[in-house]
Amino acid sequence: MISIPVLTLKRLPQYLELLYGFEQEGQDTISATRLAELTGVHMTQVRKDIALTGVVGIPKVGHKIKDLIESIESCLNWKDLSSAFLVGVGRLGSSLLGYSELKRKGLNIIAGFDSDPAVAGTLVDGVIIHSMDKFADLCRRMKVHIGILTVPADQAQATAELMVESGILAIWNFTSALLQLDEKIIVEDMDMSASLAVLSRRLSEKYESDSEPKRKTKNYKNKIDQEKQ
Amino acid sequence: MISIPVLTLKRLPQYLELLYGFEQEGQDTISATRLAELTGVHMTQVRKDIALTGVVGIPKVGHKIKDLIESIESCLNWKDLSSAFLVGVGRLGSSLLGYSELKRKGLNIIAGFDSDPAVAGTLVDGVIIHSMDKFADLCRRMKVHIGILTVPADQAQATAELMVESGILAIWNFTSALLQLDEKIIVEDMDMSASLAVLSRRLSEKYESDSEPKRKTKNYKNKIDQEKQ
DNA sequence: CCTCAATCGCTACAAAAATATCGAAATACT
DNA sequence: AGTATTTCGATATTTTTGTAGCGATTGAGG
Repeated sequence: MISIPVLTLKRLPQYLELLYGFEQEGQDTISATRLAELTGVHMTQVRKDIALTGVVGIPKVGHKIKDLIESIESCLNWKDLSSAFLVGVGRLGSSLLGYSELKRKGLNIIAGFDSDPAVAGTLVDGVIIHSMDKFADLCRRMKVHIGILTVPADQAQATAELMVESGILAIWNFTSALLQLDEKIIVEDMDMSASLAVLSRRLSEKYESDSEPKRKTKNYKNKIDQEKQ
Repeated sequence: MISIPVLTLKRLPQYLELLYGFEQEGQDTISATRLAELTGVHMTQVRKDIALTGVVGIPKVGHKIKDLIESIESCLNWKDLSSAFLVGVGRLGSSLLGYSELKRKGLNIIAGFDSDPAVAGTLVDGVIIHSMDKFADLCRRMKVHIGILTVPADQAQATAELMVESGILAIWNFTSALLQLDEKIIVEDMDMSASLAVLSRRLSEKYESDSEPKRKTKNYKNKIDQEKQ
């Protein structure tokens, strides 16, 4: 199975979003050129991305929308549902449990877990919540390989280690913690900080363009001298 | 103001996260080499990233943690709070309102808005919720420039347009919709789909390595013929 | 006081990604 | 039917990003 570049993977869902829209409008075909206009991605880039999913288009016509959706979905493995466990049923965790979109994207959260005994046994959006001590056993028995981490940051590392011991192979990390795990575990950070960082910086680059950059001192002596003053 | 590469911007919060930890442990200095080990980023890359923030380190010692934190935070504009409005007080929106971390990262959500009249006037985590029709006026009067978009996907485009008309310059988009707005508006997508796509694909690349890739047909005739069958 | 080891930051190099260019194929229009 | 136009997909070029290597600088230890 060929390895698809990360940046391409991140663009594919964008195309897909547009394609769903066109499909509902009853459209039949779409050109790479048009997709490029709508996403802001360069048209040759769109072609490359599409090529990686393995579909071929028809000159003058474009691509059949149905084929394209099919191809991207199967490329992202969104066609068949993967089971996942979610740990940390706080507000963020709860909102994920109620986010039906995930099922359409191949992720089926079949149970939630929380260290708070009060929530154990309850249902959140139809999903059963267990106490933490059941995690390892259920995980092994049900052969679940995806873990969703929505605990407070200070419990993230410990929880992640428990997940790995219990047979989890991929962790979707919603905490700001940097997980230190075995190399072979797939960790995907859904980090708000990273996104916010880009937003913040771009905003200040654009609208606070004065404030000259600090002159970098080239020699260490100067640095020390400055500090002593 | 120099433009910092996106990928660097996304790594900076990671370093910061580690630095906060070291600071609490009472550590005074840190080397780029050590940061590299912990983040998995190559050590020369860490040095480049750090250089972009404008600090200089001391050979043999490394960087003063306090200086480094200071420098990264001011680089990301996390030192002074920017005001923001949040639209869409559903579960996701609510969880953001209660996420105190954001204030530490320079984002101050000063009000929420929702089209549901039932929630108007209530407080969610101490933040007042208004009805949508107040948005434009308040936004202009309070000179708020950042909008957080947590409405259902089908209302995303319309809401975003309202934001822009009201003077919003940057939108943090939590919906899966692709916003079509004026080029000069900064849009940062906090897209779960993109993240999930990477996770899904990486998992199948690793553990379902069979299933040979479809052979791409190089000529269009073949394609048509196949379809006719 | 002098050598050694560690770290910094600069410059050059390599890899990857994005963009431009080109020929081939297919529909639509004359 | 023939030509023009659109779109595909492959190849090249440019740009961006990541990696490696080097000399310079500092603190520690003999």
